[in-house]
Amino acid sequence: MPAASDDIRNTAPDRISEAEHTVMEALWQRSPLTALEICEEVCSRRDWSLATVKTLLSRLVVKQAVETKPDGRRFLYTPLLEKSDYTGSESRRLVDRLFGGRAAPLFAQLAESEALTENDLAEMEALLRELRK
Amino acid sequence: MPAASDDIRNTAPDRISEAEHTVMEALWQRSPLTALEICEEVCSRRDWSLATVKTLLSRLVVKQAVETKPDGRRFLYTPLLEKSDYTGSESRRLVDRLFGGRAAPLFAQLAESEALTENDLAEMEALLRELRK
DNA sequence: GAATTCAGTTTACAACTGTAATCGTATCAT
DNA sequence: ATGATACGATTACAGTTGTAAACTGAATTC
Repeated sequence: MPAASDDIRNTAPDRISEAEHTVMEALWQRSPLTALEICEEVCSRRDWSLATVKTLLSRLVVKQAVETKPDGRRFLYTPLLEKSDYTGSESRRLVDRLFGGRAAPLFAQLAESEALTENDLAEMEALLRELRK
Repeated sequence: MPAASDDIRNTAPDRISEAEHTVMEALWQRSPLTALEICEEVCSRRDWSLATVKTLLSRLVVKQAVETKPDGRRFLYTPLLEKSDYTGSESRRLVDRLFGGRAAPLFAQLAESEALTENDLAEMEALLRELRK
């Protein structure tokens, strides 16, 4: 293995917080967006001010989860982090942390707390059949 | 609806943090335990000192997730929060936050990120058959 | 009974979060 | 040009979390 100059890319990928995730959701839905447009999407729902969205955006830029393109005097924000990467790693984290990495107990738990709809069951059955092919 | 004196019981149930959860796991496995016994279970794995475990335990007491019984000069700690309550609410939180409350997409996501073992699939099939009965 | 030890309690302190308000400046309108 | 605006950047500040060291008082030991 290479020695020095190997510590490049050693950046532990910086968790995205819940509030930041809300902003990411808006961008995953549609992008690029301005800070104001994002606020229009989320501010009333979360009872946030525009300033809050701006703070979250700058933190997301630092975490390299979004990218900015100047557009006149403002910025257009585009997601760099992909939604499926985020949901994938968060889901796996939970399964690891709470269920020792095994997925079935998670769904057993959801079933037990009545978090599974008829629809969920059907979709999961279909998916399983698909995975079996 | 009743007016004053209604704000009793308004205690939002205080999240358990990840580090605290590690301590809970030890107690769910076997209880009651002393702080030292808990440390024996988790300290080396998490690279913690006994002091850290003690801090986490006192926070868990404040959050009413564990209870203490004096035993001579030390305490025996017993979980009050049940494991399934914790895993249930954490799981539902994740499903709500990331997948709009639907479980099937979570399953799809785990499949896509190759987080499902052959064993998981088999268990899932069994679980779904069970839920169908 | 005095010294030591050991347990919980209190205090510490930096990083991360949630939630903004304020500042500085590049543009837009007049 | 000039003053008002509208941006992003900087600063703020309290609460939570991770990680522990210091303190205090009771129990054990000699």
